[in-house]
Amino acid sequence: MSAPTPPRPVRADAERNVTRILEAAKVVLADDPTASLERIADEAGLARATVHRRFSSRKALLEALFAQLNDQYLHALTEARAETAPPLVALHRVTELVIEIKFRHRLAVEVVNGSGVGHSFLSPEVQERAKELFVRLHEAGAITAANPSWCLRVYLAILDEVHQLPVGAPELGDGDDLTARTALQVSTVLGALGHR
Amino acid sequence: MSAPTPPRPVRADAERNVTRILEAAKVVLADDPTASLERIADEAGLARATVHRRFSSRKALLEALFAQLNDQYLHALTEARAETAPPLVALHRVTELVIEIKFRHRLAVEVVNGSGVGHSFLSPEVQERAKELFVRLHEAGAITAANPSWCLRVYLAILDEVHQLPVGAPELGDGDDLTARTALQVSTVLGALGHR
DNA sequence: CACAAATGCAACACCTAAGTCTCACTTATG
DNA sequence: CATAAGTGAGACTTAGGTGTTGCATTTGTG
Repeated sequence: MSAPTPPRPVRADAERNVTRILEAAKVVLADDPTASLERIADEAGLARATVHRRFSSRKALLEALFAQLNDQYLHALTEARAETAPPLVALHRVTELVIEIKFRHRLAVEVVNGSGVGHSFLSPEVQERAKELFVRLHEAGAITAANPSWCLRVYLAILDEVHQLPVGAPELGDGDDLTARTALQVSTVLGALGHR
Repeated sequence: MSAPTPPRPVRADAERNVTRILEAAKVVLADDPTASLERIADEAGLARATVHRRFSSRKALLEALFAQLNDQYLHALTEARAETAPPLVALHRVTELVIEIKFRHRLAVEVVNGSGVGHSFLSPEVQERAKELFVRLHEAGAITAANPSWCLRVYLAILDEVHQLPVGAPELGDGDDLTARTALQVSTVLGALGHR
């Protein structure tokens, strides 16, 4: 019934500003999870009104941010062949990718509104695929912990600590930073979950 | 010069309300770290004005809360003879006490203002005495991790996860809850830090 | 008991942030 | 280049929280 509204494509600079705002939000919210939209707008070099034009509300902005992060995690799981490669190999690969993502996407964990139960922002799909990896690790005898939910929680908790380690920390040795963090994360998690 | 103001002692009910407010704050802030003073006052069964009378500002209330928590940690370290008992024994004792404290004192980790670096609210004294215990664990050959700061961070990160486990969780077996959590915390931490 | 202390209640001023709107302007794109 | 989309700047409303005050009332304590 409705006249076929000529699909005017979104203008390129508007699309560009969306990503600018998201980038700025990552930086600012990492420093202060309760930062105002004005601070984010300043960081993006835009007016506050423009932020409201691209994102209907603060909530919408945060959701877009988490959706983006989730997509990257999903991509990492696929990239690392989490469900087909030998589980220890997959764990290494995923860990390296995830640490990279966390470095760029320095989102404060507790950006959520009220009930800030850690890491609950992970999509069900990401959680399922991650848990599957821990099941395979258990079956392969790499860990003794049998509950994948528990494994994931421990993994993420340690991941935060590894992420927050300063660059020159003694735990990281003197080699490549990413390699060192990955090794520390993997060995710490395997130990925590009952390496044998 | 000043006349010796007759030291009128604080009235008993006022003192009682101070503890009521602190208790209410624990409950409410655990649910939402940004909860208003009005919610805390309601939980305490008092008027909001009374909260302001006992604590000059929101900041002062939070500081009192953290000070209380710190005192309890300090007491736990002493109670467990953290610096004199065999390190593994001390670790068990401290862990059991700390889990008890965390259960009562269910303060959300990130109540702090802006830069919510996890657990930075621990007083220097608590941190030092805790680190000392990890140094002793390393010297005794119980762990391979040598950096006490790293050990403490991992310990606290895992502590949060153990604390958040629901009561009937499979990891906890079917015995006494406190005993099971303590065992899980200790074994997980020792594994993470390079048990041998 | 008498008095001072403490509270409840309600009003107040103040602040910050979110979200909306207008209007003059710039800029992308057919 | 002509037009529509997008932006910046600013004013404005709304909402919620903090901190303060006055006053009547309750409650503890010497």
